[in-house]
Amino acid sequence: MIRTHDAGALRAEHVGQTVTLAGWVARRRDHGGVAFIDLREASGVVQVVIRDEEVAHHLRAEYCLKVTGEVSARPEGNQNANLPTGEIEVIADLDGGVEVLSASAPLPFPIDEHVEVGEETRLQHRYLDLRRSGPAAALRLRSEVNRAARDVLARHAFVEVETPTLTRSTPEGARDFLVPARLRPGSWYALPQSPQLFKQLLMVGGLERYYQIARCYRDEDFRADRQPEFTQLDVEMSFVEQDDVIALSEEILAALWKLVGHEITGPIERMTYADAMARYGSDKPDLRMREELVDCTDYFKDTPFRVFQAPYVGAVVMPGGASQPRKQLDAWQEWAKQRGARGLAYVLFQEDGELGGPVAKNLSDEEKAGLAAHVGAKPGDCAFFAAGPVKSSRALLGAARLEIGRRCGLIDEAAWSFVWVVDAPLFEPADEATAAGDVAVGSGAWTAVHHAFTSPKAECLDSFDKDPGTALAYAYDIVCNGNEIGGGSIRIHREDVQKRVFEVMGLGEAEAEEKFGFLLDAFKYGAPPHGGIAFGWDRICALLSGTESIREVIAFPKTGGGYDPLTAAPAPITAEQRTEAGVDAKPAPAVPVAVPSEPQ
RNA sequence: GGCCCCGUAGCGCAGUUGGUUAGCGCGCCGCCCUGUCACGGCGGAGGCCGCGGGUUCGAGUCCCGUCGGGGUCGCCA
Repeated sequence: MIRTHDAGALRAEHVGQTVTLAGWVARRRDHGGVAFIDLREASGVVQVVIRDEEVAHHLRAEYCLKVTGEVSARPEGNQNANLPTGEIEVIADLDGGVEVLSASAPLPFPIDEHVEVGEETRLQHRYLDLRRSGPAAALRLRSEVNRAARDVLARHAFVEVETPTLTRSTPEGARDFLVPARLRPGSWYALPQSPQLFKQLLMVGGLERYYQIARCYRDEDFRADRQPEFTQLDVEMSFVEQDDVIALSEEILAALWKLVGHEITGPIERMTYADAMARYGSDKPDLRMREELVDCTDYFKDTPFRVFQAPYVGAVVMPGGASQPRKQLDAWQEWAKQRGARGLAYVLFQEDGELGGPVAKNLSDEEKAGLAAHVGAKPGDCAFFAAGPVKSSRALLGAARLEIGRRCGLIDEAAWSFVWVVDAPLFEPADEATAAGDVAVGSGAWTAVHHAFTSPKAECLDSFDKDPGTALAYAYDIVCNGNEIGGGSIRIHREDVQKRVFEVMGLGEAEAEEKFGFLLDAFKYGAPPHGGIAFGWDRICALLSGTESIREVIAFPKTGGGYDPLTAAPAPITAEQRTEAGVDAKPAPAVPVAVPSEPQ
């Protein structure tokens, strides 16, 4: 090593020792005869004193230096309590104590905790951004997170297996990234959306306990919490039931949150999917606020108000909302319209007991009399109402609930709230999915909510194909502060059950064979009961490091258009590359179509 | 794909009802400074106001288009 000591580790006990350090000029304070350099490296910062003006004068920010000198106690009164190394300083040797290992051009942006820099600039020079303490800490935390998870999994005899990234499309919902296959012109690999099928094959292969910190690829439009390539901690276990997967997951989560000093105590609360939707209007409820939606469908079943003569009427209360100015109430209407709703009805519960707002005069006297008690509003509160189809109305109220939480400060930002959402429906009506833009697998009236290999719950085994709408699955999502940070299921391992599920989805034998025949084949040979879970690793790391965006916990993230500002990828290819890759070639007739034309 | 916000010096930003010479802080360059720690002082350089069109006597400012970035809904487990 070029250095003998870590700069950030030097303390008073090192006084008198001669040390050699290597690092970067974080800051310089040149006083003419004496100059101070803050030397920064991975372990921290230490002050170097240079008494040779000739040497100090030409040093600039981010020069990479080797410094040899003696650790010295700082003169009385000159200690810096803000630095761990603030008791001491290193006096650079006069003859050659400072060696410039590498000079630095002027920086595109200051490497300074105190200066905000735009994200695009940071990403373009991410290697400089990573010298800053925040980004550096985020990547180091991520490394700790990986280690902590591996420790837990190793204790339970899990096997870390790498699965292919050049593969066939998996039957999940998103668009695939495609890679031309030079040796089969006109045929294409797909990058995996997840290792789902491979991990199930590994169960058939008798691995029993598999995990992988797996890169996944989905070619979808971006959001703040999405990247075209992202990471999952992918886990699969044989001979287990739902509770086994949940127990292991909780052990992993406890180990992760311990890294940031939070103890996850006891079993994590569970809530059924139906409950989550009814009470919070979301399949990933943020339980940092306990305010719930109120079902008013029965309450208004004889209402004279036409708008409330709907399959569902629900409400959510905004504490103190009655005093909102008209302008703000109008803003709520705009907010609702942005979400595709017609508007958001509201009733103001005035301090004098009167009901205000345009809806109130449409209600009957009895309805008005009991309304505050029914929705749980106090004088001075406001209640928002949504009426219409159950699903969309609840979603609107659920979003309103969170917005209320934010505006009224009802969410404890320091809290960690975990909940399992269990008993998800096995199927959803295909027209609901297609109406929402989904391409359904198969031509049936029903489509799988999780994926086609998710097992129905035991009590639904007989009935799920007779009444698909009420069938529940062994599927579970783990939710933290309103973020879905993981989800999984117990899989189907019985051929007959699988066949019936496909039938519900309108997936014929030939079609199933074509889409995932290799998996069905594997299941013919004594497939063990199995199940697993996948954790959204980027989101978990972002939560743990306290950042809003998963970009902060990815070493070299992409921007909104899937563009990497650092390497300028993606980039055009040459005509030669194009020809060689066979991008425009027609697949030979003998070769089967490699990409299913209709992923779920 | 829809809607909203942003684009002015290397970085972060200001720029009035449209008005002639586009500012501020940091950084950068030069000089000075022996105890600073986000050191300090003096001086200096640095701008196609994202790009294209239009309105106007005159556009950083108003209009249209376009590109890039961010957010949100759609989409996506």
